[in-house]
Amino acid sequence: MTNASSEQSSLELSHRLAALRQQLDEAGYRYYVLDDPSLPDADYDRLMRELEAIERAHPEWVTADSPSQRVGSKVVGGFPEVRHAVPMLSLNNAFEQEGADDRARYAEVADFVRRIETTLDRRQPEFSVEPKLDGLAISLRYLDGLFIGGATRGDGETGEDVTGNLRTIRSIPLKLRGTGWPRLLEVRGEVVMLRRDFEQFNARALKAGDKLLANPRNGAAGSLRQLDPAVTAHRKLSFFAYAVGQVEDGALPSTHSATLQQLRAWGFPVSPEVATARGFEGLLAYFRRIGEVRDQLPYDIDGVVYKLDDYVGQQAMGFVARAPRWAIAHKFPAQEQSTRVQAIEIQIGRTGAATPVARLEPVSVGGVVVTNATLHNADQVARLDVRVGDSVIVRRAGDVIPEVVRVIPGQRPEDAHPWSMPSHCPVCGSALLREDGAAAWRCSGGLFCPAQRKEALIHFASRRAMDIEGLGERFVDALVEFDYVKTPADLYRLSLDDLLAMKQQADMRDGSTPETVKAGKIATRWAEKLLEGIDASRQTSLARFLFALGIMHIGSNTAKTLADWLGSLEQIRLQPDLVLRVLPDVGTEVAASIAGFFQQAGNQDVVDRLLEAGIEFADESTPDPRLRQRLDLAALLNGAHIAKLGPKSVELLLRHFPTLEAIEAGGYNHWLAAGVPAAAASALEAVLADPARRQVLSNAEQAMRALLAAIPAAAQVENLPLQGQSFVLTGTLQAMSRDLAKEKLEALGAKVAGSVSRKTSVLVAGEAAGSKLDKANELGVDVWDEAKLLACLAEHGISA
DNA sequence: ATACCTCGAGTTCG
DNA sequence: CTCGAGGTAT
Repeated sequence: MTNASSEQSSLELSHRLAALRQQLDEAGYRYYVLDDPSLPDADYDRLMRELEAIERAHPEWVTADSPSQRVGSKVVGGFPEVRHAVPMLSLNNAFEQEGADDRARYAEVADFVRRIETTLDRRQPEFSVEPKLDGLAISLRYLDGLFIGGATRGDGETGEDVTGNLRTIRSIPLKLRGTGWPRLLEVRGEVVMLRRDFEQFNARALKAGDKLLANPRNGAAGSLRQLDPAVTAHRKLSFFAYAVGQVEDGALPSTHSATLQQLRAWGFPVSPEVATARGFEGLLAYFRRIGEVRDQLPYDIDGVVYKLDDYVGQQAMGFVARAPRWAIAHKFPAQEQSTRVQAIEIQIGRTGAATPVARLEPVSVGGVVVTNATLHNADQVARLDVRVGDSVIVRRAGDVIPEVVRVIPGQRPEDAHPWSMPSHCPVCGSALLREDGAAAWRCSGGLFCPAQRKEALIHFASRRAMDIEGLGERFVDALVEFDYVKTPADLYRLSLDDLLAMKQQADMRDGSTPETVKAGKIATRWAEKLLEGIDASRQTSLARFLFALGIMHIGSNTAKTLADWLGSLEQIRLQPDLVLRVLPDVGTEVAASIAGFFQQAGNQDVVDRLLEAGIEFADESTPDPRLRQRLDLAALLNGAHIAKLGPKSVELLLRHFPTLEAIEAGGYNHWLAAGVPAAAASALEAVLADPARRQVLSNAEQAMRALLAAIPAAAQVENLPLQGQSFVLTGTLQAMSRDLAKEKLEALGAKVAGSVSRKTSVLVAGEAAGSKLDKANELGVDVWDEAKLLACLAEHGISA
């Protein structure tokens, strides 16, 4: 066998180099990609060492594609390989299963415990229990208390020597503390990137325009395999010890938990969550406890690990294949899963928004079976380039809502073609249109579109709107489909017979079953309940009613603003947009939307019919006196956005001409005399010359005067105790729902907002409060717990 | 004009 | 919960 000795000619060496590279490439490919090794490991190592020797002698020959230069998933290079003296085993996994009780759901854990109990003839054996950190397993070796090197787990038999990088991790002791360590000690544990460090890294990368890390785990793995330790040093990694490997000339305690204590004493970080537990019940309690605090831990974990605590017992249990019989990893349901896109369909929302939704092959993500995932809008589909037939990664974002994270490359069927938004609504066939610059495509069918009618009704009946009990999606579907209900007003004209007839039609279509025929009496019961629910909803509040109408841009908050300031439906439904503009939080768009809604004859008709049907508001009142300060001709003119006519000019103008009539009578020259700039005066002249625009202004003025006249003369303003305070609610409250707490706080004059900012006075944090609590702490906002909230309410005479 | 603050709208599954 | 966009303060 040749080697890179100096006597050899350059030419021979370069040929040898090429041959080595080819051989190693091929062998590496078969080994790592095909999983079908063609060359014994030892031979591979020998060839690689020869290649490296030649390259060291001739650095000018080193090319980026040389097998020696590989970094990453396919071929290990750059780092020497190390054989673990004691193999780093893998653990058997236990996952949650379908089942009626704990023993069935966690059968794998139950079996694990039972096997130990029978084999060792012990009851309620003691376990050392610990969180299973989601990072990179490594082994550290210490000789006479000094760190001499470390390696990744690799395949368990052989890992990569990443000593240089491990030295940069501050939590890995380079020298052991205390006394009594064995001459040779191998400590095993997990290298992780703490969430805090991960977020910091990504925040910085985002600013610098660098690539972001996908998750902390990738951050740890990628950083540890950097060839340049200086790079690793810049990524903050942490280490937590969880086991001992090789030991020579020394002794350890007789249990695993005591060993961990010993490791702590020697200077190793050990997760504070490690504990001991007895028997199946004990393990399960630990699993649940960790599951609850999982989000608050500084690192990502993907489960917990149970280890039989005493080493004698471990030895007696032995191994199956490559996993110990004395330990098991109890995994949380996976948060990310891969699945296939069966179809991409369009959903039409209440406002006509067309949302693409991926229909997925059912897959369990984070404990629930996911079959749908939103794709948000056409841009998002294009960005991800999701196609029907693709394999995709699905994740439950923010704990609840499934989303498609990315497409798995290389698994796309050949006939897959890019997805595009259809040109027409799949429900009613109207054109789908997109406004300039907007992200959403909308069905142009309006209430002609059954999908929009349906969604509008569901919204109308929803809890925060009219709160009609018994009217869920199912019934709305049928009511709309068989044309019993076209508008919300139709709901109040339904009779028992209508509902029963509808039910019959629905059954016929679905294929009537003997059961439904027999169940005639039960069918009557639900119909009666629904009618009761509809009847009860007749008593409501003005804000709820306005919200229920589903006017664009009018959510529950703006609805409340309208109700509070204008007092009655009659005042609201007649106001031109220029008057509405003066209300807080109402600008051009919102005002135009409200006025536009009530200008449509169809909508007016629906509202009239609802009132005729007996809708009553418990809380109608007179317009708010504060309107006096906000509502004057200046406000109207400013709101009209007449070019060049700014607030200054308006003020000058109105000083001399207090009414629209007076302004008109004055005329151009007198406006100039009042100090109004020529450009503004011409613009005003042009507006008044246009009959349509003149009409708008005069209507607004008239409406304004009528409104002012409706304000009671001597209104005493009572000062509420929490007036001017802004609250935010988060987490789960025990005594009442957040909605109810909001109502009670508002009754005391407080504002209840949805998110925390500097302006927030108090954050009320219930159980399991999340990001809002962090933000409040960051901004130094007062934080109350539920008890304090209840005390505050009680103090002002409101009970829970 | 810009930066911040809010609100509205859409979303899944049990 | 998150995103986008409307409203307001600077």
